Amino acid sequence: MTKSENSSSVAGQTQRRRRKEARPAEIIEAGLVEFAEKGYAGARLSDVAARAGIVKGTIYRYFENKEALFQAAVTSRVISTLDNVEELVEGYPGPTDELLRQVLAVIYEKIVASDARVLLRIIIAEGVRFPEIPAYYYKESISKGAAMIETIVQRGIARGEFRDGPMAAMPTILIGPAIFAAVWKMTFDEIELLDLERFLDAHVDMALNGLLG
Amino acid sequence: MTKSENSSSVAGQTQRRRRKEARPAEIIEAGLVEFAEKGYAGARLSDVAARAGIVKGTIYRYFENKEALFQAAVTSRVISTLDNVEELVEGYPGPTDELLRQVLAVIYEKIVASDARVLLRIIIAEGVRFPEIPAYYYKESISKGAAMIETIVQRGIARGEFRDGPMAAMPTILIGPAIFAAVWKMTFDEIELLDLERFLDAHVDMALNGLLG
DNA sequence: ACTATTAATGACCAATGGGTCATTAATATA
DNA sequence: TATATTAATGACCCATTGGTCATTAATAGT
Repeated sequence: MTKSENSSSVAGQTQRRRRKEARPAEIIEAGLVEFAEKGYAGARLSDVAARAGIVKGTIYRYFENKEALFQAAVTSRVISTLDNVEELVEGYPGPTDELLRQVLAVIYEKIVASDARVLLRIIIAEGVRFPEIPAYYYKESISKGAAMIETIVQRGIARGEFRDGPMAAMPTILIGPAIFAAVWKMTFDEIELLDLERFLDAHVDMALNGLLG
Repeated sequence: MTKSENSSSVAGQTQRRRRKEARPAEIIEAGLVEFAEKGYAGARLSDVAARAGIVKGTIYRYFENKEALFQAAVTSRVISTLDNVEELVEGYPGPTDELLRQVLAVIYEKIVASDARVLLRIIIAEGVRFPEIPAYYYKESISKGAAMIETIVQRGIARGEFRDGPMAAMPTILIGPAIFAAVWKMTFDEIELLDLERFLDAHVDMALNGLLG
């Protein structure tokens, strides 16, 4: 996020600092932004360096090469929020529709509305070239998220709150609109802003009631 | 799609052919594949040429430069299917839930399951660098699609079939799962195949009934 | 304060790939 | 069949950028 607040010395010159511990994280953060915006091939290491407030050569002190930095950046953000949500699901006392609403709300707040979106762009854009990326995220996030959603649906059915049917047989359908919202935010939001609050309301409404209600 | 079936002459040599009319479309098609797979920056014009069965220099006979080809490729596939769907909606006699199912089925068949998906990847991947692309697709496709969905929902409400509520106020929610399906196909399908038939069933089920049913 | 260590620099190299153009040869026309 | 036209070629140019490394200087240890 920060660019380069190294100031002092004469004539706007930048004084160099030795910050062995802080560099890798800063370079990764800068890389993530550049990769998300320009894509792997389009991102220039000199730009990454500039964004991290260093010089290109310094990157190679911490990362083997461009691809190593890319891999590090992409795997630096395991969606840790899911753990909290899993606990929530585990010990939830109330009705399942309420639980579902809360879980969806967290997903919108922590994933759709957050900068974790940049990862979605990278997965989509570079997934063909780097199959390890989808594989990693499937293993680390998607599969767990899918299992959690499944758990919620089954809980609802077991308690006689939810109906069994095509939806229950394909529980991932429940997060579809959230991905749509994330994609919209990444692409068309400048043209027509998507109101996430209202969208979430509509999402919950559809998930629970549908149009026939 | 075709690579280069120019054969004849001696020793596997390729004989050259003058095909002024066919070239642009072939180059665009080749470019679309390469751009979708490698991204704008990552796509090499020599690879595009090879895929089109020609040589790099020939591209410049038909396109100003790389970006011009990119723009041409990206705008070459206006989702023409929407017109058919609009007619369908216009003169549909039956109940609205049936109409919605049919429209969704067309969307899955013509967009989610087709190679029009490559365009979605390009929009997401290159939209930041080339804002004209989202703008173009919003104008040409998205806005019309949204209007159509809205029409369907309003029709349902007017006929007393659909309930008014948060969903009706945000009708785009209805195509959310389709986008999710397209994204999944592009990213995780190798890891876990998404059964589009069943997914569509679940989609319709959710749109109409929801979990509370 | 002095010195050793090493983080950081920036000049440099080499490969890549977009773009050019003189040459070649396929085809239309006479 | 001879000739003109121009589609297609491929050798070439050069700007960009990933990657290297000798030099510089910030800092820790004495």
